[in-house]
Amino acid sequence: MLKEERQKYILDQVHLHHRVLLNDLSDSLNVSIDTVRRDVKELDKEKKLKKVHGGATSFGFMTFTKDDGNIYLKSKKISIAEKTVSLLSDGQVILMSGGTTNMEVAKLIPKKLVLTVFTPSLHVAMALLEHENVEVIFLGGKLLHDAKFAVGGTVVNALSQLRVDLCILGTGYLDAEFGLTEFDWEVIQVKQAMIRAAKKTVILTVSDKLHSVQKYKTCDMTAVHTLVTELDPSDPLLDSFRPFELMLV
Amino acid sequence: MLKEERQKYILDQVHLHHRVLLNDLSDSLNVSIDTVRRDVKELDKEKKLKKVHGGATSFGFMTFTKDDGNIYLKSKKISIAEKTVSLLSDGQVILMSGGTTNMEVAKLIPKKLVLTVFTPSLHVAMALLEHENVEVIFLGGKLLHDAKFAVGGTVVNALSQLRVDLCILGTGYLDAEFGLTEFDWEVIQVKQAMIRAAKKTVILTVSDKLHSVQKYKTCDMTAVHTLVTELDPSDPLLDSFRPFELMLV
DNA sequence: AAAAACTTTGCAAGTTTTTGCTGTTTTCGT
DNA sequence: ACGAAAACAGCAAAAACTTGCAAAGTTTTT
Repeated sequence: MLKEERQKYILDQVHLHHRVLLNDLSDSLNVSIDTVRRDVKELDKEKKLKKVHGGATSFGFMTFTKDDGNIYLKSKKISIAEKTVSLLSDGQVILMSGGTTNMEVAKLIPKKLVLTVFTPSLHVAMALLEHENVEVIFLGGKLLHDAKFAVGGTVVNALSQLRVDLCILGTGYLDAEFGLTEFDWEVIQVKQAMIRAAKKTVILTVSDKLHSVQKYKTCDMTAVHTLVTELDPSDPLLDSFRPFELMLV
Repeated sequence: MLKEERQKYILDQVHLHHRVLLNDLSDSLNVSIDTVRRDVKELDKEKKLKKVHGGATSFGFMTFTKDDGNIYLKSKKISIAEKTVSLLSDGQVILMSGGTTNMEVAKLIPKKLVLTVFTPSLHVAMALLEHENVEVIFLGGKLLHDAKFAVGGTVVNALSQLRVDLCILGTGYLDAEFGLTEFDWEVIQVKQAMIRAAKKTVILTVSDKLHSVQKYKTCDMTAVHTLVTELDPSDPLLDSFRPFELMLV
């Protein structure tokens, strides 16, 4: 097993569970505890995670529901959210997934915009309820403890009975070749159902997550109609997505 | 368990309840009181909380009035919540409605109690997700803007497919003659479905709401199995409920 | 193609951190 | 002021960490 693979696995685990034990890692990776220790030390130095006694945690693990510690990331997300909101129009019925970027969208929706929004995300639902003119319908199901996101058959089932105008997908890793990927199996089931239930799909991604691939695949790039990033649509970083029939915003 | 996890839990508890007892922490975290003491001491040094004799409080505890503004009402509700939590046992499947009293229950559930909870309340769901051992299933539907509570056919329908051990109804006005009443038609539809879906029903009511009646009727007193108030079960204020076959707590 | 230089990995010895336990001292409510 | 509960200090075992080193594998140089 390559060092790269190991470190990627470690990062995945940290992102997924917000913490890992060195012992567990050394166990599941079949390498000595020292190797894992060195890997984690490196990742810590690169600020990809936080090393702690006995293991590692993701950044923002300790922050008490206070958005992000990362100012740059946050301003990128707001920029994306502003662009996204401009795509909405009165009377639309839309789907919104979870994630911090979608949270910003939910907050930025104009007070007078009349919408019907379906969502499986507790946080997004909460933010949307601040808007009087937005009818919020929660897609109920088993809630994930970390993501506060409903998953499972109930959600997928409810989605199969919908046909909405727009689906706005928040978090996710994007690559021209591999499409949209995630590191949680249950989440991609829901996202796939969301895409099926919508006439058009919008993906929100901060440029950091472009050209990166995770374990599970949600959909191909061909399923996406609009890609919103904080970059200028003419930015060369987006070149690899131009062959697809999609709108860059 | 990592030290960071413990400290996050402690901070969460402090932020949630504005005070914690070291004994409770050591109990629910399954570590010695000394370890908790050292953790709290550290967090105090980092100005993340304020250590006091026997426990810790969050900063700005005295100025905190989000809940009710009414400190007496709040302490009544906490007392009710404590009694209610003692009715729960490992492995139960329960239903919880919304309301501030039920919120206190959600917060006070011991960390090691294993439960499955169905709820149509955003706030309760959110609070329950703080507990690792509680599986939370949200009953999805149209959300009421003020109550952050799901109502409508979807919820009632989902409830009709359930048969759970216990239903805990929070807010509500109670009267021996008129039973349980509410002022929202859509809410009582859901509460009625909740009662039907449960083997036993527990009502939580602060004594202020005893012997008061609202516009719409949820159910008769005969449908109630347990009544939890902040009063002593022998209090004369409860006399009018004694003719019914119910447990006073 | 062999040698040299470098990287990666696992091991072992020694150090530090963490944690629970033991008394002892301090604090608090009555 | 008294007894109980809480805080503290010191100790010891266990777990985690550090460092140095050598074997195995890679890459670069000659």
